[in-house]
Amino acid sequence: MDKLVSLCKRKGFIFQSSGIYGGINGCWDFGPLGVELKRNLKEDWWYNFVQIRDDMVGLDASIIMHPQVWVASGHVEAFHDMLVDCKECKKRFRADHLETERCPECGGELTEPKAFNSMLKTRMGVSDESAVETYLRPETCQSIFVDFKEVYSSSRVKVPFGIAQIGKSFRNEINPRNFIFRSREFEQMEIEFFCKEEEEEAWFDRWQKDIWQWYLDLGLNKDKLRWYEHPKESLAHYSKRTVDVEYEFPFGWGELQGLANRGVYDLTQHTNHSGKDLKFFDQEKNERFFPTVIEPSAGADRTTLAVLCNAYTEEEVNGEKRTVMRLAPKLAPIKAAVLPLVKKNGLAEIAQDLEKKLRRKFATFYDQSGAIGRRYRRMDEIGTPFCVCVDFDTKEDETVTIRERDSMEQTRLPMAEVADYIQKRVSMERD
RNA sequence: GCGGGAAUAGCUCAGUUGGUAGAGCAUCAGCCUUCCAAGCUGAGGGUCGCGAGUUCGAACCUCGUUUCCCGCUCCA
Repeated sequence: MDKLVSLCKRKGFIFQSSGIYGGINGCWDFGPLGVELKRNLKEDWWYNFVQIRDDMVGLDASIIMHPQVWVASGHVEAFHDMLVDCKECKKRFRADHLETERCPECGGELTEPKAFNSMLKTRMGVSDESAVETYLRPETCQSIFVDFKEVYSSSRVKVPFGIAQIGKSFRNEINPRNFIFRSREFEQMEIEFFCKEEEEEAWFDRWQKDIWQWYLDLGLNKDKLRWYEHPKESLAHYSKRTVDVEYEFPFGWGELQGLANRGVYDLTQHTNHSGKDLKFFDQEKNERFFPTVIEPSAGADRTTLAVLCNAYTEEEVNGEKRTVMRLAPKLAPIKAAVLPLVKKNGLAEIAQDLEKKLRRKFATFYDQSGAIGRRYRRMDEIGTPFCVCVDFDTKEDETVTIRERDSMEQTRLPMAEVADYIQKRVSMERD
């Protein structure tokens, strides 16, 4: 894990936020390579769960919402805990769970109850008197419920259908830890899928299958993925059933994604609190009903971290260490590097021209600095799947060598065919 | 939030009883180089996490603070 964190910083994948001021706990910045990786991941998700499906539409709602949203959702209540610490043994307890005024562990004296709220509070409005106190959203799903009526009445969709959203969420985690796994500002990729209650189990199973396949297609090791079924007694207040996809990180198993059956809880709550009827109208049966909600909710940062952990490989080649990021080509920040074998004899110019053509199709990088072997290694380390080498033969017959990251195999190809060859291999499309 | 440990160049780390900071790798420029981290020359880069205090003098001692790691706690 330390090696990965170090590589992420060194190569510009991820650094700590506000580093020159000493950093700020639980916030991370994606650098030039990190932003490409995460963007590719999000685009792949959107491609698979929105673009190629006919029962999904998208949404991009604002982070700051009406304060009543969080009352209706139950967050103001559930997120607001009064906690006490034991002065003797330093254990912490929820005040409302205690029956005595002494510590249940050791009988020690307790501190005064302190309020902990996991939502980040903010104020909107220029003057202190008129400012509205509200929150940065702790999850993206509430805006989907709140906008449910606008979406279905403007998009000609019918139940069953789903709304997808990718966006930032914020939580005052008590203890951010494990690199970007638990942070205070994070990005979610969420779907609320609306179906009839009698079909909820079928849709739950269908989503479980689709989600699983997506993680496999990202290249994550099957043996490091598993489902975790939440026991009935520890389900959240809104949930009828929840299963998580977990990945085995170097620090242990961690949740990448939840899949929950939220029932009719949210639409009912928002109907009651807003006074607006959020039932869906069924033309065939001529009746209004609350659709049941199946919620696949994934963490973009966590999945990015899993992809990075999964890709990090060290191996030995001719007695030398090679660090390779075996990223799925569709996720790689740079798809192809163009390298002149040497700088002289006009090879650099040919390579630069080729790179300028390729960059219109996919992300490329030109490098002429240092020996060719070193340049291959640099590309291996950041996960570039293809290196295109321009050599002396290129001047004669207009062919180049394509060197593959994983196998280190080389293929000779006419320059004119390089773009198509690579584009097919890095495409998000699957059979 | 509690307890323990840590913070020195982009990375990994040295730094003697307190006396004005170093290495390797990396980066950049030039030379060399016909395919897997070769070599040569040179350059850039650090108010030693930050702020106070003690001292003639602090990377080093003291206090505070921020961040990171480990263990608790938390993860609705």
